[in-house]
Amino acid sequence: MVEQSEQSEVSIWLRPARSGRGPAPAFDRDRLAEAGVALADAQGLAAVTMRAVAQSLGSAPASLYRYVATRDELVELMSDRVNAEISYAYLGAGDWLDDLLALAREARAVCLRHPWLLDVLAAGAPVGPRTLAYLDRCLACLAELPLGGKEKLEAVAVLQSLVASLARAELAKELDAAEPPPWRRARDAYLRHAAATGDYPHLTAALKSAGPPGSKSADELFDRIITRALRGLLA
Amino acid sequence: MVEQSEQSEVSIWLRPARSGRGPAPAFDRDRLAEAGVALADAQGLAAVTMRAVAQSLGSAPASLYRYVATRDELVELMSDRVNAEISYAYLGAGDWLDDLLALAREARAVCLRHPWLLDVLAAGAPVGPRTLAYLDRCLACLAELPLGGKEKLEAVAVLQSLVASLARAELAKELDAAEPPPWRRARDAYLRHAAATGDYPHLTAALKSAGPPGSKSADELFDRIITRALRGLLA
DNA sequence: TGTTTCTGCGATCGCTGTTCGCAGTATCGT
DNA sequence: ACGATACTGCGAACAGCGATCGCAGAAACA
Repeated sequence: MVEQSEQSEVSIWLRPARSGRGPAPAFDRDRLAEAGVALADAQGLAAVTMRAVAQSLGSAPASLYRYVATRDELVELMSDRVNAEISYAYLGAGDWLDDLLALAREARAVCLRHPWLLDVLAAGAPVGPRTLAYLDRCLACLAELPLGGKEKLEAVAVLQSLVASLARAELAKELDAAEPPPWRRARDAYLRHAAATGDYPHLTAALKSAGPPGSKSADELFDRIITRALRGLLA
Repeated sequence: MVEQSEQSEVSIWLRPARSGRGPAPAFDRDRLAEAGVALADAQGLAAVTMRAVAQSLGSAPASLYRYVATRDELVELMSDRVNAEISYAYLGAGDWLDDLLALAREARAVCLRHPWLLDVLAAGAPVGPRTLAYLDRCLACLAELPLGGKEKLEAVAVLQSLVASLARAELAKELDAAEPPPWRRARDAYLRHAAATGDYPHLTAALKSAGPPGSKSADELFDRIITRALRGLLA
């Protein structure tokens, strides 16, 4: 028996799921990811506990470590899995900028459907096969531009950041309209107090004026900002 | 003795630091924030443990709870404290867009100096007096624009998101150039493998081509993207 | 059939945020 | 001046987390 090569420090995407011997595993990796996504969608990323996911699968508290080396790997599986929701149907209708915008829209939709994904992407974007497929499509849009490879990669990275940040802003606005989370009441109370002190005149004014109803839809705003930022980035 | 009103659920900024009786506290809140910032700058936000901060202050493991109700409040103090680094010296030289850009540059600098701040802002922006001062300055730039109060607030929120995302992209690029973190080696190994399979042709091409050295500086790129996005957002 | 190698399981470790009771001390009311 | 009050810092403790390890059993190979 040769010493087993340290299978740590190697990405989960390069590690085979099983090695043929022994009893068949009860689940596969995608089943783990599915359970994790369900939990995260319902109760946030913090609820995705090794114990909780294992329980939702009807398994022992620490059983997930047979499939995954660490919790971060589980999150990586989840993060890659949601990329399967991306549709590439609307591509090729217009020029490269239209295609890129369509891809950005798809990514935005995924982020809005799975808010926890923003937290994941914020902590260093993990990379899986479906994520790479999306990345490749983005790069394809940039193929004919007179840019170096590194510049294209960088541009796509910035685009991803922009999409994430806009999606985050939308979600924050959405949450503001919804039921007050526990700590948001405290925040708003302080905000009202601060506005009443007069130390922040413009803030006070902005909070008072109701203003006309938001004229532009979120979709329209998203398109416009992304388009202009891309032009500034690439031209 | 009347029942003490539940001082929970009220923002730390509205809660008085001490109530006059008893011995004087060993520190004040800003001292906590200072220690926390030092720790986060050196070893990341995860290193900001109640125990670690207490130890760096030479105090007992759980002593911080005399000053702060929860760890999140400590982080809130830290988040507000770094806003003191923002300089408002370059304001008023040009039109409102120049001022807004100058403010965005300052915020970007703070984010680059304290990378952990991005993690904090990502999880629902906390609000303190110095943060509100910055926010008020931003709103002042928009004062003469024909926009409703809510729209102005929203615009500033989006601007903040954009600044954060661009700073994040810059930091990521910076980290790529630096020493390989433990898990980044694994990620890059998978990326090379994926590029070698031929499933992602454009990715493969982009990784191969060295390309010309990045022509534009990060500062220039930041200004350009922010300016264009702002025009798309406000006009 | 016997060996090998995997499986799921339970106990356990160290670390985290947080709570609680204790003894001491500075301020207030009289 | 002096007790009552209300705070202080301190240390022990609890529940929950990610992660490790050794165990008994089962499937695949020789």
